[in-house]
Amino acid sequence: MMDNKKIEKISRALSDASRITILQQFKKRDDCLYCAEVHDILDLTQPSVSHHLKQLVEAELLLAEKEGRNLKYVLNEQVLNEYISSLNDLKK
Amino acid sequence: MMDNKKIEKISRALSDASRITILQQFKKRDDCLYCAEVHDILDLTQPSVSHHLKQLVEAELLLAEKEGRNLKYVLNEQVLNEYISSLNDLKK
DNA sequence: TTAAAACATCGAAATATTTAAATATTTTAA
DNA sequence: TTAAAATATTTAAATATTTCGATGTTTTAA
Repeated sequence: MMDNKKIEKISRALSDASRITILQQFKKRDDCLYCAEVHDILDLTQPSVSHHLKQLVEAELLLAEKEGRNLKYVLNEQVLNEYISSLNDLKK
Repeated sequence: MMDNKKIEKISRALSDASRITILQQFKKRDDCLYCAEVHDILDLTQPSVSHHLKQLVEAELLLAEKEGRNLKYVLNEQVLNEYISSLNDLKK
C-alpha cells in the first residue's frame, strides 16, 4: 500500500516540532490553514515557514490550494490514514 | 498522552530506511529479534547497526533485553499504539 | 585464565537539515 | 500600470545525522 520510501518521507516530515505544531492547528481551525496564519503561530521567519510547509506538502500530508495570492492548506487525511495503516501493519 | 517532543523523537526514529526494515522484521520472526540477525539483514557494519538499534530503543519503540552476551529486542507495541493514537488525534 | 564472540563507544568524514537574510515571483488594489 | 502583499527561492551558516574504522567492554567457552 505505502512503500518504505514513502513511510520514511512522511516520518521525516513529522520529525520536527514546528511541523507537528502546524498539523495540530487544523483541529483548532476550520479544517484549513493559511500560510500567513502559520507565520503568526510559529516564531520563525517567513522563509522558514515556507520551508516547513513545503516539506509537509511534499510528503503529501498537506494539500495546497491557491486562493488569489494566499495559499490555503488542507490536511490530507487519506495519506495520514495510509501512514497509520502502515504503522499498524508492524504489529502482529 | 504523548507530548510533541516524544512524537518528534519517534517520527525521527522512523525516518530511516534501515530502521523501518528492522521494525518490519518482527512480524517475520518470532516476535523478537537479535542484534546479530539485524546485522545479517542490513548491509551495514556492526557499529551502524548498533547505532540504529539505539535510536529505536531511545524512542522506546524497541525494548532491549540482555541474554548472556546477546541482546534480544522486542517491539514495544504500547508506545507504537500511543504514537498511532497521537496521529489519529490530528484528524477531526 | 585466556581467547573469542557480541555488542558499544569514539573519532572523523560525508551528507542532510534547519534557519535566516536577501531577492524573486505572483497576484491584487489603487 | 505600478505598488504592495503573499509566498517562493537562493545562498550560506550552523547543526545534526549517517556511516565506518578502530578500539573498548562484557560474557562465555576452552
